[in-house]
Amino acid sequence: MPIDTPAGADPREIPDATVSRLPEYLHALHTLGEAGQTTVSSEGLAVAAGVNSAKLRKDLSHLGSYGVRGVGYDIAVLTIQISEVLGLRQHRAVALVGVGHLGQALAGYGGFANRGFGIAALFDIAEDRVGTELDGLPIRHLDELPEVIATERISIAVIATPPLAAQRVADSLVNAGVTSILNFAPCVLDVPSNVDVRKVDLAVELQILSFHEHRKSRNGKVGT
Amino acid sequence: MPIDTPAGADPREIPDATVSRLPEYLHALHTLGEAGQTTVSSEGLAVAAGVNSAKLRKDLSHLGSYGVRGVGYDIAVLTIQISEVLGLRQHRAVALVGVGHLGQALAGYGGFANRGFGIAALFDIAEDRVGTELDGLPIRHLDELPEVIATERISIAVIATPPLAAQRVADSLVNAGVTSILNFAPCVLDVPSNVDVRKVDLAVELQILSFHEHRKSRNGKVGT
DNA sequence: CCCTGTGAAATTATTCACAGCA
DNA sequence: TGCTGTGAATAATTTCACAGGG
Repeated sequence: MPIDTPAGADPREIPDATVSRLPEYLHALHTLGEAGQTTVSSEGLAVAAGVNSAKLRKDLSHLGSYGVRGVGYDIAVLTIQISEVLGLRQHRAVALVGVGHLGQALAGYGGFANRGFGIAALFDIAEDRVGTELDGLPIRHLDELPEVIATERISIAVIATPPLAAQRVADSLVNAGVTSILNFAPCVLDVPSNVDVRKVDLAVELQILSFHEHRKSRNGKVGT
Repeated sequence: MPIDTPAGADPREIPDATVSRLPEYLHALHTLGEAGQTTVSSEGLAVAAGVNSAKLRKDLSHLGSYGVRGVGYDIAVLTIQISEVLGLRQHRAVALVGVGHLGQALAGYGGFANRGFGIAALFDIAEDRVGTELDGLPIRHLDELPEVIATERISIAVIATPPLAAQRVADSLVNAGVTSILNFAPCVLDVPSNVDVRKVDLAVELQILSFHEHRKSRNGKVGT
């Protein structure tokens, strides 16, 4: 008989599509809470998060029942539940590799520190960057990566290097014990199956928009 | 009788999931072409793009048959076909609003110009930025947006402003005629249904990784 | 009554497995 | 024989619609 936890808090049972929306719900809850609300209906939260309410209720049902029929969800309670599921109730140290334009933007991005993450270490290889500081944090040489990752107990890293360096950096991170990587370099990373990689490619996003633009102008011509 | 184009090139018939992978295929084709290959099998291209070959073949089947049985795909031909479907065979001018850290990183991001996009205009409201130049392009005040968007025939824009300004910027862009927006501000944009919005939230990506980290440490404990 | 939680239905996406062409 | 293109099978996701608790 396989493991079958009926209570909703088992992270293994939450669908990927739901996980990818939980951060949005958390953000929406934060916004609503700051506006002074203490409870919110599925419809209200759905609008704030930009999804429809049936989907939101289905998503939340995977983490258990924290709503009250006829009333809605307690914002404080639901915030804690989602944070718990996402593993955000413990501080997570993040390493950032590649302190170019994008890396500097990421290091300064307020959203990280505000939402349970702290950039704990910066790495680069450029002579003129190594040894300097960014926001009070020293930029170290890539050679120091294994030691620092171990000392600071870092398990999440962001790669913002040129694509040619990315695989070598990923290998080094994996060897040092990192098990989750956010990759901004436009290339496919080869990592062991126990390592999670998420990729963000800015040009890909624009190309998807381009497709929709193209489709719109096509349809426009059809109607003429 | 509804429109029913049997030939595979109708953009309306291509599933979203496929569209989101086409840019990856294009990139992989480019890499393989630079390495000197002229043809590639579905398996070879799939590995280069980081997907499995059945999915790749199914995706390509939506754009028509451009492979040769027993041989594979001609890299040059397939590159043109995918570019055509994505609407990349015509140059697309892009406006960038918000020239902070992230905006500067985006403006300097090589991937845009290399892949058929050109940043055609920069906007901001900060007194000390407006009037200066970035990579030879003047940073204009947001007030000039409607005029410039119209003159330059820009239909795609990138929002890299703080979240509080984003909705106002989006309204202004939509009024000026922009129909596709790439939003880096962590907020939900309200736009007419004919406008496509894609959102990239850096903190959301990290939170999804956090979930996976959390799950891994949970599972580790279960085994102990 | 209002609003959640959830089975069931519908839709979309992925994977399998193989017919058929070069 | 090798590899594409694709129906059929499977799996995942979204949406519907409503029972039932507060």
